[in-house]
Amino acid sequence: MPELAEVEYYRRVWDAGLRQPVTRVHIHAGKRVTRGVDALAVVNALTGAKLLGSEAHAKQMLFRFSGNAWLGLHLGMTGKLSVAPPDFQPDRHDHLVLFQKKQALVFRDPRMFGRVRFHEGKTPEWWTDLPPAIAAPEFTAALVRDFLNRRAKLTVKAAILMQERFPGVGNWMADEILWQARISPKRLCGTLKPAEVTAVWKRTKSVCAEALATVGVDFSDPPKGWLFHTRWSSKGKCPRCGASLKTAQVGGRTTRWCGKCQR
DNA sequence: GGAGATGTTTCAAG
DNA sequence: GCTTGAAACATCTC
Repeated sequence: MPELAEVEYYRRVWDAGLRQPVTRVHIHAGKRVTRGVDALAVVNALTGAKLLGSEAHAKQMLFRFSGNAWLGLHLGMTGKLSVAPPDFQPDRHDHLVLFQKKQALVFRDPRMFGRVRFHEGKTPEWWTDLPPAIAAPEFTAALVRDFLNRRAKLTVKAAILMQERFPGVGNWMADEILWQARISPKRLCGTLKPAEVTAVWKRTKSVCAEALATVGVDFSDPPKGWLFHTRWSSKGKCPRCGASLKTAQVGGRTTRWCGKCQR
């Protein structure tokens, strides 16, 4: 379920390997997840290198190794990071495994919508070029307003799924933001009143912050009363008014919302 | 067996 | 050149 908060959680899972050298690298070359990656270069650079630190930004992760080696991971739809015993036997979905003395760091992604990146030298461009994080002061109301204004004929749901402006927001968070803001996901951005645009901005920030504080820390559930708890069930009800949730494809994704309190 | 899945990328049309 | 929507990607689960 990798959206911003889950990504942050998975990043920390690999902290188990901090400050320890990699003794062996297992990588699947020639797969969709490793496209554009020189597998031999990864093996050569990371074997013997120490994991020095990591960061998460939106749905992306960056792992820094000694020798100026950088590993980027995106979890796609079904990616996961885990820690396994040092004698772990990777199967066909375990596309990258970093073996260390005490454990193995495993990146698994059956559906392969995720991505492995690799770079040697200074901080890679694909990391420094990312848009401002939602938690950053640069993610301003004006930025959101201008973005939505320029997409007058796009549904607001589709707009807040766009990573170039709402980095890290995925399908369930988008539904949560709109439900909390009481705005129908089908509304076109051009019809939003200034107060509604502000609500989108505010709720984006708060939903991200609270998800990071719960899911992001220990995979615990987000706060009580959120749409999150009912949106997965086909019989789900609105936590606010009790009406049955509506379901439709909006912005190309399954969307659930309350037809009564979201206008 | 079929449909759908918490995500991008690409392509074509407007 | 920009915006928008749909298809494609690969595999598993319900």
